[in-house]
Amino acid sequence: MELPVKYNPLEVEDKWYAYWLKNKYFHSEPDEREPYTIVIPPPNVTGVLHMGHMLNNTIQDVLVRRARMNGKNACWVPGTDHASIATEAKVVAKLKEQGIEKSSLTREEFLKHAWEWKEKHGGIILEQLKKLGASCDWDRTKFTMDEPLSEAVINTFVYFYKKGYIYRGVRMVNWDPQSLTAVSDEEVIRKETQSKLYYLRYFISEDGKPSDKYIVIATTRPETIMADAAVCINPEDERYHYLKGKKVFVPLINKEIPIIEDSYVTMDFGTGCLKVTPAHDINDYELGIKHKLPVIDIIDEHGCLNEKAQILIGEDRFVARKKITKMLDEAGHLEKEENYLSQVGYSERTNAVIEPRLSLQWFLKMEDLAKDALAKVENGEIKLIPDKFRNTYRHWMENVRDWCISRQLWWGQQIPAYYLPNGEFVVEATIEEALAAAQKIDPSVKMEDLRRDDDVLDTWFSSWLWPVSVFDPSKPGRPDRDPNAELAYYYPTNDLITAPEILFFWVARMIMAGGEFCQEVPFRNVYLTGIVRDKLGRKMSKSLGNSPDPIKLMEQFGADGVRLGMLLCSSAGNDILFDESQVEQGRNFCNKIWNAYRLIRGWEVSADIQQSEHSKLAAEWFDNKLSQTIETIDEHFSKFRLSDALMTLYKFFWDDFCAWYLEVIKPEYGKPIDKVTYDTTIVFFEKLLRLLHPIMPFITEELWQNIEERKDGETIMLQPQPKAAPYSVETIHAFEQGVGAIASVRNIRQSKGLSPKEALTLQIKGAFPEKIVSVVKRMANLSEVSLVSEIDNSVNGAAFMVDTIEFFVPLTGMVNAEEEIAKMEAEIAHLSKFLKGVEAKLSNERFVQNAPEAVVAMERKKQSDATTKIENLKNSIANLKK
RNA sequence: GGGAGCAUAGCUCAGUUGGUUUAGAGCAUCUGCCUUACAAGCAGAGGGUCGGCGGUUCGACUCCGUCUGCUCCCACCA
Repeated sequence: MELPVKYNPLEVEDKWYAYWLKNKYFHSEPDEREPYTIVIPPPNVTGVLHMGHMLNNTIQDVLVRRARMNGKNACWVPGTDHASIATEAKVVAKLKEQGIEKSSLTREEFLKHAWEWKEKHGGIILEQLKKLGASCDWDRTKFTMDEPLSEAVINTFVYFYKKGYIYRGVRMVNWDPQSLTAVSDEEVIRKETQSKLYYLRYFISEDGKPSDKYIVIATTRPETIMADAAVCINPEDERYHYLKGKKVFVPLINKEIPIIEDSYVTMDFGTGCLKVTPAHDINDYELGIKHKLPVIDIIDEHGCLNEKAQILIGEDRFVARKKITKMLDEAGHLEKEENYLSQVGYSERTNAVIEPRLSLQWFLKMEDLAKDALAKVENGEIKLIPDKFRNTYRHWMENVRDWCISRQLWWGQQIPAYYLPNGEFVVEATIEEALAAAQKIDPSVKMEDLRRDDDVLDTWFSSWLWPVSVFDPSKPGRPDRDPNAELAYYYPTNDLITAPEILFFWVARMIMAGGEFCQEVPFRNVYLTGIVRDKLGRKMSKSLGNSPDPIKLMEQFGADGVRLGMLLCSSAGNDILFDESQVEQGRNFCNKIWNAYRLIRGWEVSADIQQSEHSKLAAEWFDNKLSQTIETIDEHFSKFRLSDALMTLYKFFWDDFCAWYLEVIKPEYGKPIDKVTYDTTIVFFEKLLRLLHPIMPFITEELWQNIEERKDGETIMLQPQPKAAPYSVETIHAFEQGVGAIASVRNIRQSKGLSPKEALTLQIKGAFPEKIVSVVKRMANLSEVSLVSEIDNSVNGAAFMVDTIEFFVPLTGMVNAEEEIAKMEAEIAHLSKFLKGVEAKLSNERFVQNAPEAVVAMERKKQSDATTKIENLKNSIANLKK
């Protein structure tokens, strides 16, 4: 079959992926082999593949495929996350399109819609991963709301509650008035927002009535004045000493509030008078507790003013702000307004302005858990790659706050707390157990009297169990229970590949859960990828439209090309600036591999001809170089230097294999190749394919299957990675001296405008490896190469050196002697300067005394080499001048 | 305001406990080639006083200090 000139990925990718699936090569079962395990960071079930996923999953696949080829029992567990807030928001939006309001549905009805949505859209992302070539064990696909995994979450909640780690409390939370839920600090995005600072007059009380004297306070939120509980001044602020012990009136509603003193107030900001609104600001809340102020909550869950506001009841907070400003102005309370740039918190999911709101939430105590999780990283049980993240990690773990785990949503695991009619509650995994517990409090309670808490748990409260629950969902919450066979075999997993921004939400918490329930870390290495940005360094986002569609990219450049493009520019922890040219480079490399194979395959093989000397040498060199390269690649992988490993391989294939090895052994046009060289070449090529396979699975399988007849069920996927054999540095160096000579001759040709077809001659003086002559002769198109004891300088020519070996190309009539001399003199000047530096070092007694012997010896060699070179150049010049 | 990190070629990055000749790579650039595997290619070439200053050392891209400029995290002045 004739192979096309260009590699066409579309024709091969689906074919081989289906073949791999059919033969269950991705599937893993515990056996006697050493396991290699990765659990996927579960993407949102309703998500679609973006560039970050591409990077992340390419890396995971490379590691998994390599481990599999190295004989490990490789298991990559895929799955998705229910992503409560994001998914619920999408379902609500979709229902709204159909004219259905969430509020008109019961919890059960809503959940039915949500599950339908999940069944329909969930898992698109997993199908997209297949296009990338991801070798996940799809039989193990999990979802964080699968029944057993949800049970694990409930058991975990009950466990921590009974341990005394979970408590219920009033807290100021970040309230999202749009999705009607509390969101975590991490889900609040602070953005610089242009707002206004309003200066308001609060009249001072005299005998319980407003006097004509007033103070001015500055606020960005005039709509909250009705919730003011005090005005605070700094006790050091002499301007306001006269106010101590006095009271002022809140404008419009004429409520009398005290003046309090606290050093929290910054004297030089605003007016130095702060209105204290405990219900609607986190700092004011803390102040309120300190000064025992009442909490007046005037904003409802939708962000509208409630009846406690007394005025503007039912108005949205932003509408109310406008209206009240006008009212204050009309009533003579507005002194002035100023533009003010401030940091405002927005909900990551809905982009609504976050409202600090007091509410009853469930919390998990973090102190002990964090201490333990910090130790695991500090003592090296878990390695972060790159390790600069250890500092960040430590900082976070030492300043951890209790985790607000309740969310006012329906999509998720409902909190297993059951309220008795008297307001008390019990926490149990099932309603039956809850009833039994409730009856201990009040024997008259019946099942229908119990009301379950409405809230669901934070999504991270299920994903922190992921590395445990995908294998043994009965383990979380039950540290004493023996692990099942799967967990015992696969846990702890080996490597976790994820983004640094979820180091705390997810990675740290998995370490906590793993320690608590398995008494063992969940993974050994955490490889933190960078954020994929566009080439201008901007984060990829829908609104900027700067994020390419990964599927289209793969269609255009092939999955292997995209994988290579992603890896090329990604060192751990550094953001990657994505540019389509990288993917193009990946595609070009695929084509290079493809064409190398076309060349080899096109040769006619003859058993009758002898292997040439140059082919033999090339093979010997390449074999040694192969081992050396494998060693380098292995080392890079052991340190998670993926892009370095890839680049080593890329250059080895392109430069060493194609540009040198193949060019040397290539038979003349129309002539056959000897069998020995051909067979050796096939062996080399097959090894290269195996080395490349983890990175470029499709093209390597296609060519591997094509090299020779394969039986059904055979695959490159399960071939071993080539191992490095002992190699000779001398052999490699000798050949590369030849390469240097060839390059110089080519350079001379080019600079003299000579055609590559025009044969030249070459004289060599010095310790040039004699056997390499045949290679040089062939590759530099030389009619004659002579090893001489003295350069024959009876004709003009061009001279050059490789190491200290002298070379001379006679070029009668083609050389401008003066030009050559000028070139050489420049070289002498350069070398002299260098030599001077070296000699200065060597004449420094302290250097000779203190530096290690090897370093001194190196300097001496530098000295003698440079001296020799200068002498040689001087000789050449003298010859040319004759 | 607190903490962390980064600064090396036009771009993206390596540079592994301070010493491997004159600091490397890929991409881009320039020159010459439609050479019978590949123009998604081949053969060459140019390009950096390692952000500035100071210090430690026989020796600094590497260690310390400082300044400048970026980035991220945390807390945020109403």
